[in-house]
Amino acid sequence: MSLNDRVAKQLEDIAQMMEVLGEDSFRVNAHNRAARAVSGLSVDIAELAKDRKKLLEVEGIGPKLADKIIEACEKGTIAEHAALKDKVPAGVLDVLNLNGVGPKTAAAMWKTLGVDSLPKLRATIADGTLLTLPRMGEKAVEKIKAALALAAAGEGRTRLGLAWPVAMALAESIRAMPGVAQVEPAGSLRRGRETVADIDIVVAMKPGHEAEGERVMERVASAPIVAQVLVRGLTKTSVRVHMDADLARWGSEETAATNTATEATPAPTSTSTAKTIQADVRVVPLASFGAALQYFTGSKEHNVRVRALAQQQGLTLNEWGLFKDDEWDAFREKKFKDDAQGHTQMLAAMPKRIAGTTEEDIYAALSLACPAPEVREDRGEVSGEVGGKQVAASMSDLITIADIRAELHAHTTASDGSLSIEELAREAHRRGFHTIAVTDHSQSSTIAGGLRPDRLRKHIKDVKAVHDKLHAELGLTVLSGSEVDILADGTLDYADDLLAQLDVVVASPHAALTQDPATATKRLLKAIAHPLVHILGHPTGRLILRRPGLEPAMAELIAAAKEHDVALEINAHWMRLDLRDTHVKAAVDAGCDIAINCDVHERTDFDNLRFGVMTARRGWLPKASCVNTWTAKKLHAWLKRKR
DNA sequence: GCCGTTTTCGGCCCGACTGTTTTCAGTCG
Repeated sequence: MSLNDRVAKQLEDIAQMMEVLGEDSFRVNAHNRAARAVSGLSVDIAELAKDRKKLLEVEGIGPKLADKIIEACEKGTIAEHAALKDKVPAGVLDVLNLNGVGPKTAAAMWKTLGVDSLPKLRATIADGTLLTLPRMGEKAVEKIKAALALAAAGEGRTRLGLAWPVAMALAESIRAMPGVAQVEPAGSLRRGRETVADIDIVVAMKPGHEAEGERVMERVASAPIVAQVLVRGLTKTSVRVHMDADLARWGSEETAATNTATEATPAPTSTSTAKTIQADVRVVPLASFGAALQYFTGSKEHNVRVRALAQQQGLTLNEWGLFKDDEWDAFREKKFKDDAQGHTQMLAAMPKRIAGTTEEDIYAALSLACPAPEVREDRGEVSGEVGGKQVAASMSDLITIADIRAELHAHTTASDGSLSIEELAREAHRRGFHTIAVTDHSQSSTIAGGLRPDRLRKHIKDVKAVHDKLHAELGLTVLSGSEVDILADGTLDYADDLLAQLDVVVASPHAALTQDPATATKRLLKAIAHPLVHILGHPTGRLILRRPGLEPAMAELIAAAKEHDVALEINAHWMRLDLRDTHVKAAVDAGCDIAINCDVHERTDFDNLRFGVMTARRGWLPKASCVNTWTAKKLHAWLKRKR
């Protein structure tokens, strides 16, 4: 865990403990906001903490929190954090983190029943004492039991690339239902976060078909992929849906765990531990579609910011649209029956919207440019400023998938890929690329079938032959390269004379991924400074939700990459997304070039490009700073400069 | 605890759903 994450975690803990102790919710919120600010920072918090003034420039950090953060950086811990831990047992926070249990309930369990751990909570369920709490009935207990089961199965966040196809399939099936006008996945999935807690889907009904929305809710709840229905209302349905976790290539722990569970229980039940993900589906009238999409895309922090702006203009923004304050307030006074008929009357009585059909309309009505979903994290995209300074990247330059014209990191059957050189090249051409680099593994990656020097020499000739053929036939450039291992001491896995024969060198760490930060920094700096290296591949080697990878001093790597004209890779595989978004932001701010590569092993890996581009957009990467967007001429010249 | 083209004090986004209640507190996003 990086220092930024450790500091953020302490602030979050403080907030949670204060919450349980019933302290002022705005103070709690302030700590949570500061925690998010710290974890979303693209610079090292220790650097920032050296200058209190700089720290105070960060949105959401005031004098008191600045002191706590400085304390955390200097001493490793915050005294207040330790003091609160003496008051609130750690297990109470475990209980609080259960789905459906909030601060009030957790506090009541702890103070009246002595529940200070998950096992003790289970005991109070078993002996029935949990039922003696106020507002605690049979159903509430069932909900808590389900939450305990989920927590035990470790079903927390899901990798973006696993949730994506589930969201698309669900959206597609809803799109086919009668009366439906538009369907769009929202939430952190739409923002391209590397992991998501759930899938949000916004559905708009055609004008005149609003009443059919309830049928859509019914159909969603009874869809075959649904494992469990959590919530079923007129405008919102929450379900848990089955997920295919195909992690074969990654020696999956998930499929192993899931398989035993499904074998024991062939028909998934509501308590099945098979991998599922929560999906929240909302239905709104078409006139509210943009408002609902904006609302449920978030982030929460972004929405708070936008709403505050609306308020300043005497307007109310909610999932139904943008309204005049007084008109919305008058509408809220009216009461409607809590059934389908009442809901229809409610929709009809809604005041006139200033905007609501599209997101663009809403932002425009607030005199704002509509920010790309990926940047809606309240990091300056609304005000155009961060900490009083005008932000560097212009939103209109943000990279898109269509800008990508080259793939510079791909494997073939020569090492651990599944395509031949020609198959790989033709697929690249089919996807509209002008250049594909063949970069099989180097000799140290024995498990991946890394090429020994003699095999690499022959491979270079094979690649050249395919290039000659396809360049004549399609105008495609096929480059010979290598994903060469950066060994533990920072030396590369081939001798310089061999590397010099390659058109492209992607240098990546594959082993010794638990090195301490100082050693890792030295190692990677050495590779960056190597005169034959073009791209630093998946710089940290992390696997999302699997292993943390290296924690080098990213600011130093970025500065060195800029100096030596090395591009830092965003590995687009959803298991890696390495560089991560915050690192990309730091690299962009420093004017460093970025490569977005799919690390192709099989044909479908090209599809992962969307995740790499989303990560790039989260880091505000302008098109011009991504080497994969350059023309063939510019890209090839850039590569040749090191030959 | 933070923040300020109305404020250095007094705000702080806002609605849906559920379960346990007979009108609403708690939780979530």
